[in-house]
Amino acid sequence: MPELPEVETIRRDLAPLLTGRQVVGVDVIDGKAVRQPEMDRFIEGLKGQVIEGVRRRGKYLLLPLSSGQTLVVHLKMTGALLWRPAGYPPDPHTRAVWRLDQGQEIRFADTRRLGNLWLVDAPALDSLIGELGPEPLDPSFTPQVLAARLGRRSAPIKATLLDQTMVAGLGNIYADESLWEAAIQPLRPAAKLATPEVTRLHEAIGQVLSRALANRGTSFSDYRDAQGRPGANQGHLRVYGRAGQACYRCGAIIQRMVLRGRSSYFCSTCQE
DNA sequence: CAATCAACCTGGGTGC
DNA sequence: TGCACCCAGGTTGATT
Repeated sequence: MPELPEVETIRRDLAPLLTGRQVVGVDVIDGKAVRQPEMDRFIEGLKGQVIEGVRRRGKYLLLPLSSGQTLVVHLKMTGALLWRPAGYPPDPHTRAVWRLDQGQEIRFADTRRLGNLWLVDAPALDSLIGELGPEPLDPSFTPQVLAARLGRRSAPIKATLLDQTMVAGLGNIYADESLWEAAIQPLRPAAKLATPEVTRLHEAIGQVLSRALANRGTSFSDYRDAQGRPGANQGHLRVYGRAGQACYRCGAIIQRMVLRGRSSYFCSTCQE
């Protein structure tokens, strides 16, 4: 489910709530969620730790701890991090719980069980997220940076945008939205985009992600924020999920095709 | 290296 | 009702 705007919404909600809180207990309900061999080290490494902040890199949430280790969370398709008072009614598909020192807890809920948790030291954190591409909302992400990265990729631009080592944080919804906004056809080879097209795409990515963030993310089905509430950006999508409906720009019928096993929505008339 | 595809999971929706 | 299929916001490991 969550792409950059959804993960960032959760981060912004959780940061003031979690910073300075101590973990007093850990319950792992589904051991498969924890991506490391020794469960004891995961649990014991968290107990007693103070959470020093909530950060994000691409679609990863990073919770640095007083020990110097970092709790890393990837929500994949259906994961959620829920901030709940102790005794709050159970959330379905809760896989792990961290109990905190002021009576609240964080619950990791994940219907499809694809999400992952790690407790890592600095070198392991680097190998986990070190290959990620630039943050698309960072000022250092310029059209020139994007152009250089697309440079010699012959794969379709849509597939290239989904590659997290190219740009970190775009997923299936916002890749389609960005390509529609820039009026670029998803199958175009990445390296063949002309400079003005790359400039348009860069602008579109920033616009699409910023708007989604302002709307607290897109809840097409599962996504929920840290309080369990849906986002509002689904009402602002321009192309994703609109197969058979009229293009907002030219009125032609929006098409759906399968590219790399993922649905892609586009206008075959005004995306060239 | 770059590109592709199956695999990892569960649940909701649809059509027979 | 039941059942078979298709679909879903993501990544990764094996294979060309």
